[in-house]
Amino acid sequence: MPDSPTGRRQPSGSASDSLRPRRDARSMPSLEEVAHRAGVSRSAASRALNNAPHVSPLKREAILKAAEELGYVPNATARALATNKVGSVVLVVPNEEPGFFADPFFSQIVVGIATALEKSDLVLTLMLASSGEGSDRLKRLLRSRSADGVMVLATRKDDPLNDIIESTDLPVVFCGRTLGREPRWYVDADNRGGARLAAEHLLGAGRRRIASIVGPMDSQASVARYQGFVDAVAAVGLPTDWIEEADFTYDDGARAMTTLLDRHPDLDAVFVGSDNMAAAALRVLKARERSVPDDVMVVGFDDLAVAQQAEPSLTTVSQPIRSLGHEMALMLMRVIDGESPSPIILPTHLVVRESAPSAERG
Amino acid sequence: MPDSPTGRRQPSGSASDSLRPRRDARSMPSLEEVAHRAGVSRSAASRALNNAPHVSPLKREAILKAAEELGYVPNATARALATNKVGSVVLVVPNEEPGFFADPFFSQIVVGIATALEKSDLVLTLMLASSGEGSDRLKRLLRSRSADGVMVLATRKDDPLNDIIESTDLPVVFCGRTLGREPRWYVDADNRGGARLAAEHLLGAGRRRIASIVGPMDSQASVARYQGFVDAVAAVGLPTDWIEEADFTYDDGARAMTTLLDRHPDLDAVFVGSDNMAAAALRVLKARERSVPDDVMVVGFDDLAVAQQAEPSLTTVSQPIRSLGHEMALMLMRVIDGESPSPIILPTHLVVRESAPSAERG
DNA sequence: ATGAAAGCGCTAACAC
DNA sequence: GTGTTAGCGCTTTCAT
Repeated sequence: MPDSPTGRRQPSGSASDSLRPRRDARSMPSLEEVAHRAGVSRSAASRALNNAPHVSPLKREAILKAAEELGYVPNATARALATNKVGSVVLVVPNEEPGFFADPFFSQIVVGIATALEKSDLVLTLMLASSGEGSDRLKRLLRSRSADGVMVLATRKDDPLNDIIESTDLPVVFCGRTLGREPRWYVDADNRGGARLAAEHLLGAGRRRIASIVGPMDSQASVARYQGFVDAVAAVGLPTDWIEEADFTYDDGARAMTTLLDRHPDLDAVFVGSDNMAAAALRVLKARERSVPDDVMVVGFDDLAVAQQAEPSLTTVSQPIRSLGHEMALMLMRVIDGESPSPIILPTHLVVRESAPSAERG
Repeated sequence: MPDSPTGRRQPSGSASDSLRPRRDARSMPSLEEVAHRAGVSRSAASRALNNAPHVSPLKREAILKAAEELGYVPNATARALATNKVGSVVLVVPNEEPGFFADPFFSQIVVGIATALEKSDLVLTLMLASSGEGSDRLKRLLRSRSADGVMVLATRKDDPLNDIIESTDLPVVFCGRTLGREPRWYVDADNRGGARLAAEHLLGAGRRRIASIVGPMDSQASVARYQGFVDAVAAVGLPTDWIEEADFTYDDGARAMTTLLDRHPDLDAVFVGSDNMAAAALRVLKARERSVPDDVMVVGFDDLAVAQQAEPSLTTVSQPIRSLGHEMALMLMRVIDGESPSPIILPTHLVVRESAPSAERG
């Protein structure tokens, strides 16, 4: 057998080899080839291509030129092995979350992360951690050193993911928090403050019989939003127990609104823990022939597209989802670089629309 | 300096080293250690752990046990370098798409892919290919051999991405197609057939003045949907040019509906190229005091959550977004394995709801 | 400033 | 069936 170009022993070619779209080293120049073409050693080439010192300007020039001409791109795997840096970070998404981390949330976070990563040369790998089998994969992924760091979207209190994540020695940054845990690094939205603004807005509009549809109480964000609600409502001595829990989905939001209406027919405002559920609430209120905002004011949370498109449009607490992703990625990069950044709480603010205008109408 | 445990020359420790959360080989057992503990050679250990032949049951047992006890997980990077298989596939998402590949679409595709990948040990890496700088990254990513294959969400006709993708020698599978290109491997929904069903439904309900809001005509899916519309409408000799193009966003959908209404005040049905735009159309029709479905029937496309939640709920063409992702990933895995699967067109079907019921009312 | 050479942790060809 | 060994393509130390 003739020597292979790379000098490696070749497997005896099987019949099937020719069938495969073999994308071999053929067209992938190696450092060695660049060095050879530039007439220098591999180490020199390596140094030049990494902007390292100890290369004469002349050679550096030649090497860069050679690399350019050959279309050289370093083999990421080999580099990773040599440097013990993988060049990728993983985003862990607790799967099967009914609605909280549903569509718009997820995509926006990803976009935020991607824009942050764009400047680095880190690549984003995604891990949808469904329960059961999925967590085994995650465990292996983390132990197999195939990422330099981990980002995690907020988990529920008893998610088995929590322990898996906690047991890795990779840097981990959270988006949101988990009840009963205080991660070292996280970014979060000011859920409590935002919810307080919402409730104060309702109070400011003169409403005094305020109910709330809260998200699942094993979610830290839901609890924080409820606390914000309590902050405002308790401060003026009103009851804080006109509440109903729902699982962040549209359907369960509708159910909760119905329940509240049955229990407190005289309610004149409702603060809802997510826009999706708020949209459902609007629907129920309409069916029950309560006019919004005249009879009942509604404030949501998130400021998704649905808030603008709802009828009437939804007053809601806006949280900067993309920024959350962006900041999370930036923070992770800093941690990977050995820094120890402080947690970040991003501000939320009220967006006033038709479902709860600023001044009482009529 | 004392020998390092791994025998590698150590860099002289700098001051900053101690600051960093060094996650060193310390707790990461290597194959060598497993082999040693089991009292066999590295190759034996490797064979056993990969279920390869030529290992006596006894040793195999011992090796597996040792690995278990040490919590051994192979170093993915090293394995990748040795096998020339990376163990990951990349999903390329054309970024800045106004609405077509917006929120729900993107997440659902990803979920479909993730479930398909779960059984393999491939990992998903994400590449949001914004224009400009982003495409450079993509080029490098593809050339640096950091993935075993590529999945691409349908691009627009003149997207610079097209050329980049075409120039890679990695296996590529598309979701959807691109105008003027016929990829070797792709999955797609039966857009044309679904649109035809929609139009036929309208005709079957007795409507004869049918308009259509079509998506951007540089998107293959939009064109296919328009063709399906034409298939049905032209067959009965009705005009097929009551159409207005919109960019898949809610706002532009609203604008298009307004335009159509101005141009053809007597229209009695409209087929809309996406649910988002259809929701906007409903809104406009309501504002214009056209009753849906009595005055104007509306059929959408996609069957997103918004279709059920709209008021009236939206008759729409359902396309299996998750399956699209799932099949795309399965197909890619087959291509990576050297097979050459045929393209797949997944069926679409009509979901009849209030905005265009089956029988004329009244 | 430069190049030779020793690895990174794993797989696979080869000889026994 | 088993161990030895030569790489995968890159980085980095060390000697020059």
